[in-house]
Amino acid sequence: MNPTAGRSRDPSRGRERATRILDAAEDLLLRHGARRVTVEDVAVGANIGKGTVYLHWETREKLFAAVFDRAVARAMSELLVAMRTRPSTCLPHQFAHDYFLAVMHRPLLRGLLLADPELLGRLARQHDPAWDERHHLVSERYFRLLAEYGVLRAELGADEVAYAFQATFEGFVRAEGELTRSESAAPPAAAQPAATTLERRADLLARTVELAFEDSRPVTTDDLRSLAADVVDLFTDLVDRRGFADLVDLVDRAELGAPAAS
Amino acid sequence: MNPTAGRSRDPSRGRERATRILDAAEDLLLRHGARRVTVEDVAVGANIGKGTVYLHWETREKLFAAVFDRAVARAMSELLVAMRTRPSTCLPHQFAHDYFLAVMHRPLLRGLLLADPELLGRLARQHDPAWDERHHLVSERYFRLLAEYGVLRAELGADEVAYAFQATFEGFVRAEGELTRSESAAPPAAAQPAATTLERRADLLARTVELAFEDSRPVTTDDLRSLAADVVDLFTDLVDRRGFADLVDLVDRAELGAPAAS
DNA sequence: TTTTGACCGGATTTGAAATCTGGTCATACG
DNA sequence: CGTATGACCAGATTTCAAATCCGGTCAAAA
Repeated sequence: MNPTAGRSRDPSRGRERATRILDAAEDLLLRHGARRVTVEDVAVGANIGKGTVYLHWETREKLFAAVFDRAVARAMSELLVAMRTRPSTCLPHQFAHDYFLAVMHRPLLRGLLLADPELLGRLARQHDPAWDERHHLVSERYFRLLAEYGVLRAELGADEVAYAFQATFEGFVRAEGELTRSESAAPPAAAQPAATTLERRADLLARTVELAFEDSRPVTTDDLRSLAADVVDLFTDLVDRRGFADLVDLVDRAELGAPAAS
Repeated sequence: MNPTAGRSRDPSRGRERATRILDAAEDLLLRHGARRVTVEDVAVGANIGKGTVYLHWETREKLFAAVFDRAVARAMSELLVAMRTRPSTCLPHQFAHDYFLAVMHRPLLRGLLLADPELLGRLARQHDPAWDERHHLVSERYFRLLAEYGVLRAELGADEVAYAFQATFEGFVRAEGELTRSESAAPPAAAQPAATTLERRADLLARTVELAFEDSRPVTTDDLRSLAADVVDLFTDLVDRRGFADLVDLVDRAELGAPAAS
């Protein structure tokens, strides 16, 4: 059907195709949920053969994970841009605020984190230990950095703040899920949940983080700039390695041929 | 089989029997999970006939809910005792600390809140709207009280604090679940989660709540005593109405006969 | 009047056949 | 020569009916 089938001349072709697959998958995922989306659906949606999908991801699950990863990477990139523009974004309270909103504005992430069980199926349960480990490592380094720059309350260990921050953040995220769940079950015009707008709830989270974990003494502008640069590096590393690792790998393999194969 | 079958003379008999049923149910629930426990199992465990169970609760689900309620009521009672002994327990950070521990020390509540899906089945999903409403109401009043006594940060509305407190508390509870889950999946001797003991984690929660929500100016001893009394009243009301409402109702009906019936 | 357990019907489980779909690979194509 | 494809396979999932189970009732016993 596709007249341009066969070997492609353009080296960026594979990458472009990969994103097209991801786009198709994301769209279908969002509309029908992981359970109802087949690899063939995705292939059709991307105007390619089913087998081609497997030239990019070795597994359906990994394809879906890549969709998720891309969304995370995009949210992260958004934050990184913000961090470069406004260094204070790297402070925990700003970070929590912006990350919270970045996640909540993405239907895919929102759906996954609120664990709408239908939307992404067992993908939510897909606890990739490698990701957890990396996430843990980055979080650890982030808070260690903050501690070194004197941003954190001195009486708390960086690892303790990391733990408490994580718990608090997740608490606000889950509360968000509770909201959407109860608002869909339309209560009899009562129980308006206090913090009415998403913005307000993000503010509440930010305040909580700031007051609970940050030292009240402000950081100097220079320190802040330097810290922001460090944090940007740290997270850039995370995004690069995680967000597109598989994709890049496979695109390279597809475009350049397997280097070490016989 | 029971030689004392038939009409009982002792009016406290029904109540005693009800607790025996609850005990049996709790034991079985804890050991086998809601899915595997039948009403007959409970009846056998309590040495009574199956039909008798239905003299106390009109439904299996309500029986199980009563088990849960009793556990909550006991945790609450524990807190109420503490509050009378040490009025500062009614301050949000102390309250969070103690309630957190009270819950985590009860396998039934721990299991339910950590949503071990096997342990209590759909009971976890059993969102009794009446309970939610009451819970919401009590929480609202509690924080309003705190605000009136000047315990809360002045710049935050009582309802906002209620929201944020709930989110934070649940975040720490869920983090606890994450811990037990990952420790059972024995990671390769790495990733020790910073806050090593339950106590420490409770402290972390308490600190977070105190710094984020409470005014830094201490309350006078008199005010604190008065506040504690009010809070005790408020929660006593909750426990009385909720914890044993059904049970008391039915025991009364069983012991005294339906008062308004023909 | 209280307690009981046999009994009923809907809900759940079981098991086997039918269907679907993730993943492979021989082939077509440039 | 290497890429793209879709027919194909096996295992997973779904279907559907029969068998079983169990929540809840109620006539009878104590």
